[in-house]
Amino acid sequence: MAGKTQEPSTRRGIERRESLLAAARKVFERDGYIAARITDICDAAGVASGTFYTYFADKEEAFDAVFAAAEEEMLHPHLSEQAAGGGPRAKIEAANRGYLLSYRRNAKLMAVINQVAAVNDHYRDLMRKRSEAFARRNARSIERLQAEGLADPSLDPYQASRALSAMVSRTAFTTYVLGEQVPLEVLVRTLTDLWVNALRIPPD
Amino acid sequence: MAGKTQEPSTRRGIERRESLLAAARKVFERDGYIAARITDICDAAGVASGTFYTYFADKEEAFDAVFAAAEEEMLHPHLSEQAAGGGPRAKIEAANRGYLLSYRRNAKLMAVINQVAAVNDHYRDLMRKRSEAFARRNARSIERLQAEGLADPSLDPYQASRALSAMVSRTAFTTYVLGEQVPLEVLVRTLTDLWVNALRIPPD
Amino acid sequence: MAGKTQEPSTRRGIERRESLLAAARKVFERDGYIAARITDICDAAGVASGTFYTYFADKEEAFDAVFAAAEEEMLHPHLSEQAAGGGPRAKIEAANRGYLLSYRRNAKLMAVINQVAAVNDHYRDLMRKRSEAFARRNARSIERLQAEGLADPSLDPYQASRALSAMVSRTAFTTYVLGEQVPLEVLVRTLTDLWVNALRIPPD
Amino acid sequence: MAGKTQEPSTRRGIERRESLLAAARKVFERDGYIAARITDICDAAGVASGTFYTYFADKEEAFDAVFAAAEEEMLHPHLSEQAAGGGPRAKIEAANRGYLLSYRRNAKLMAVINQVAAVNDHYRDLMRKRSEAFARRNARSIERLQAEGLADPSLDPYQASRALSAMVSRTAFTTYVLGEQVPLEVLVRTLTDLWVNALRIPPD
DNA sequence: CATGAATGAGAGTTCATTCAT
DNA sequence: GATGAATGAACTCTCATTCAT
Repeated sequence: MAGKTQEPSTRRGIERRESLLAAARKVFERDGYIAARITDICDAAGVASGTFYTYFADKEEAFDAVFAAAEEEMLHPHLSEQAAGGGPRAKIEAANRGYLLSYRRNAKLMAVINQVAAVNDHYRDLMRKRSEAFARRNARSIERLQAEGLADPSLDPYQASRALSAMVSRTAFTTYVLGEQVPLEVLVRTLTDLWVNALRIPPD
Repeated sequence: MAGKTQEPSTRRGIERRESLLAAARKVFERDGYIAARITDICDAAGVASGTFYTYFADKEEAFDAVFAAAEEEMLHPHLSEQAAGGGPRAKIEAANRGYLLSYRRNAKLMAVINQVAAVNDHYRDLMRKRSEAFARRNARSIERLQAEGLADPSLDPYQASRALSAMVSRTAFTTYVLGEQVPLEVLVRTLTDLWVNALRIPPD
Repeated sequence: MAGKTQEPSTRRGIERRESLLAAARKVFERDGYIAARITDICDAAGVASGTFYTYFADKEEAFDAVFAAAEEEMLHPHLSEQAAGGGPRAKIEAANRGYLLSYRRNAKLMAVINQVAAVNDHYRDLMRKRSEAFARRNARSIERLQAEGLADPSLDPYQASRALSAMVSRTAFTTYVLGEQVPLEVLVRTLTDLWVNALRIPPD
Repeated sequence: MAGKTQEPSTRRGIERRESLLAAARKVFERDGYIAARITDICDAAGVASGTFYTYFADKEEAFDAVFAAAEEEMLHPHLSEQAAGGGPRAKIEAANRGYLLSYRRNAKLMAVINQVAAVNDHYRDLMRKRSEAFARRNARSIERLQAEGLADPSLDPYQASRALSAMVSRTAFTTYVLGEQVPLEVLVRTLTDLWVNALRIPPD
């Protein structure tokens, strides 16, 4: 995913790449993908403009690298957020809280990815695949609940999952990107209540 | 919302503005807000580039005009989609179907608005206000149902409304912008089922 | 050969294109193809740098246009230089004089074309084709002389023509590009003598 | 001609210089003087880019060194090509064959020198001097033939020499640089025939 | 009013050359 | 000496906007 620019070999090179990456993320978050200027990234990293091209072929490659780093961080939850022993509701609640925390940490970048996906086919596809993967994962857990007689059997598990996943991600978006102020725990409570009700899961 | 440029008075002027507006929408949808070039809009409208400035002060004003026209079309549902006589479920179903139809008609433009909102404060605010207004309207109907004993009284009506509205709009986005293929009626069915369940509304 | 940039429609546009073309030729002749800067061409024409791109897509297209104009001028001899009524020697002499005059008028440009041909495949091919066409034309007149018993029949007409054409063109190059000072009539005399002798043409 | 950079003293230094020289020749031949990048030369030689400057002050000095090496090779014919005992025709034939062989071995470099001479005064002068020296040498042998009554006394020896030398060198150029396919012996035969005829040298 | 050529600030990118390690 | 990252001047090309015709 890194492209044709070769990896730096020296310690100094590795550090420079790191600082350019951090600067790029900062500038992308502040200005969006298209308005972000290579110059500003270099200024933010404190390097000359030519240095950028030692590490990245162009803006897109830099964005790829920023995105890859963020994705890794998002998939690798910082805290172990799984509610190991609880019932279905506790698990759903933990998942929702984990998602919201992660989204809040990366909110500005998520906004930019949304922007890029609206224009760039590559990122549009990426976004769709991520949505689908997320929905499929949740669909499996809905199926399990239905099999155990703990969820409404008349629902299509994948479609229900898509819609409920959409509910969570869009709520995160309006809160952390558009900036409607709502406390985290209120969101967790509401989303979990609705999710549980929607599937007709009996109380834990 | 139309801007500082004065309205055209002659019939020819009105037609010119119309054709520029249509061309602008086409180009914005195809290329996104930032990549859209005034030149291309003029080419698409079949006028010289200078003519653009007779009708719009700049690109932003043109986008405002496109957006205003689309919004009017979206708020003014083409078909009377209200289920006048039905029970709560029938009303919710009609609202969902109406929203999805309208979103589908304007999907590409919605994608662009998403893009613009990610960068432009004016449009970010606009989007948030629209979200809020939409959620507030639905919140009132939830309150009404609670008052009639037809919905779970333990839910915060506004927060529930926000989340359920998010579910519908994000589902529309993944379907019509990201392009996951799902039949309209499957969406209507799923969204309505979940919405009704989530509020614990008894069957009609 | 002009490329994708459309022809100017107004009188003013035509004049601008003309002046840019003249400026481009001047700069190409002075600095060579690769060192020539768009900026300098624009300065020489007295226009802003953006104006260049109204008429040419890039430097190569401008060079194509300069070259095409020069070629037309070279193929269309200014003076009618054909010795209508003379014998073979008179004809050869007239042809040599015509070629040298034309080369002298366009010497600097010929130097640049030589330079470009050394790097650019398109122009290398063009140059080869021009050499071949020139040689073939002369080959036909040698064949005619052989048929009339006026030239050494043991020579291969095309090979002889290639070599004699090379003699003339390279002599023109060393004189007018490299700058060895030799009077025109001395060159005409020498080249004609050698050409006539080489083919063993009897005196007129 | 080697430049200001001092000669390497160690064995390793000498090898390094050698490999850079070979790499430089390769890159100059492939890309031409101006497009040749120091980076590519270093890559081809397998050294870091800074190392180049240990051996050469800049690109021009490297080209000088490549050129000097090639010139030595060209003046020092690999095979003894002199026809010691033959008559005038045999000598001319041997000289032509030797020239063509040498040109063929160094064709790509000759193309680059042509390119450089078109722009760089230093190389333009060098080229003119080489042409002149070559022509002068041949002029002396023409004078000798005239003195012995073996060549047309009405020709100016220097002018005739210039033209005939031009014939040979330009024929070599169109064949080995522009790439018109003609067998070596056909060229030798034709050039020798024409040269001999042109001077009216009697058959051996 | 319409036209379309002209403008010029500003962005991206290249690469010879330097220099700390 | 060798390395390879850093530099930054220099250049090309874009396009919103203006304005003479």
